[in-house]
Amino acid sequence: MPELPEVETTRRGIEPHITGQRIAAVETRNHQLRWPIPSNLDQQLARQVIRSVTRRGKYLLLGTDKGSAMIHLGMTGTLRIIDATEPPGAHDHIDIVFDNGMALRYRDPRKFGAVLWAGENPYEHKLLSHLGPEPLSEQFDTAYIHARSRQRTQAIKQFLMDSKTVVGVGNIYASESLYRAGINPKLAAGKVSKPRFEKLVQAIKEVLAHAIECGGTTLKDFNHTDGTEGYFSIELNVYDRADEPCKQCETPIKQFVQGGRSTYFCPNCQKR
DNA sequence: AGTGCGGCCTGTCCGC
DNA sequence: TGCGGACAGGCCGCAC
Repeated sequence: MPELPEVETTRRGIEPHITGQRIAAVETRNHQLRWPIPSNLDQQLARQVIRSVTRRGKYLLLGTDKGSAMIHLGMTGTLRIIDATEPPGAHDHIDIVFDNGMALRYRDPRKFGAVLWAGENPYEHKLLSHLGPEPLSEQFDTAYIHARSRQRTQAIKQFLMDSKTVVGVGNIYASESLYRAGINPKLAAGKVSKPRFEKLVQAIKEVLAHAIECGGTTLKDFNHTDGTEGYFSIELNVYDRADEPCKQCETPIKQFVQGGRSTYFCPNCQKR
C-alpha cells in the first residue's frame, strides 16, 4: 500500500536510471487497470527521452518533450528497473523499454493503480487539477488547514484523507498523526482548534519526512525499486494494533470503521 | 457544496 | 487438508 513516502522513494529510486534515456517502446500486456491504459500510449512515448521524474501527491510523472505519462501505484503497484529481457511475471502489466536495454516495469496484482497519458500540462489533468497542497510544502500549514476546515462537519480523519485538503495522507498516516496530535479521529474537522491543528500539521510533516528519509516504509506490499523487500522505518503507534496497549498509557487501542476504512486510536490519549 | 458510500481487484487469513 | 468467504485499502465518481 504505497503511501506518499513509498511513492517518493520509488521516484528517487527510478529517477537516476531513466532520466535522459530514450524510450524504445511501451509494451502493455494488460490494459485493464483502474482505468484502461490508453491504447496510444506507445505512440505518445516511443522515441521520447525522459526529461524528468516528478511527483504530485501519489502520482508519478514521467516528463518528455511531448508531455507526461502519469503513474499511480494504487494499493499494490510497484515499479522496478530491470533488464528488458527478463521474462514478465503474472502481474507485470506494462514495460517502458529503453534503447539501452533496460525497462521500467509496472507490476500491480490488484490493479488499483493507473498508467495514463497526461499531456503537455499534466497539472491540468482532471486527476491532478483539484489536488490540495503537498504536505511537506510551506502551503500546508496551520493557517491553511484551520481556515479550510471551518464549518466542516466531516470527521477530522476523513477530512485529512481527502486529497482536496492535502495530498498524500493515507489511512496509516492519518491514524498515526492524529494519535501524535492527541485528536479523536471522529471529531468534526470544524471543531478542531488552531493550536491542535498546529500539532497535527507538525505531526504529519514529521512522520512523512521521517519515513521518506528512511527510504519508505511499509507493511507487506512495498518493494524497493531494485526489487528487494522494503521494511518499515516509522514506529506504528496505533495502526494495526487493535486491543494492544497504548504505548503512552497502556489503554487498549481501539479499531473502528470510518468511511469504509479502519481507524485506530487510543480512547484515552485521544478523548476529544 | 459538502458528505457519504459503492466499487474496482486479488492475496491473505480465518473458520468450518 | 481444502475450500469458501470476509477483509484489506486509494480514491474516483456518483447520489443525496
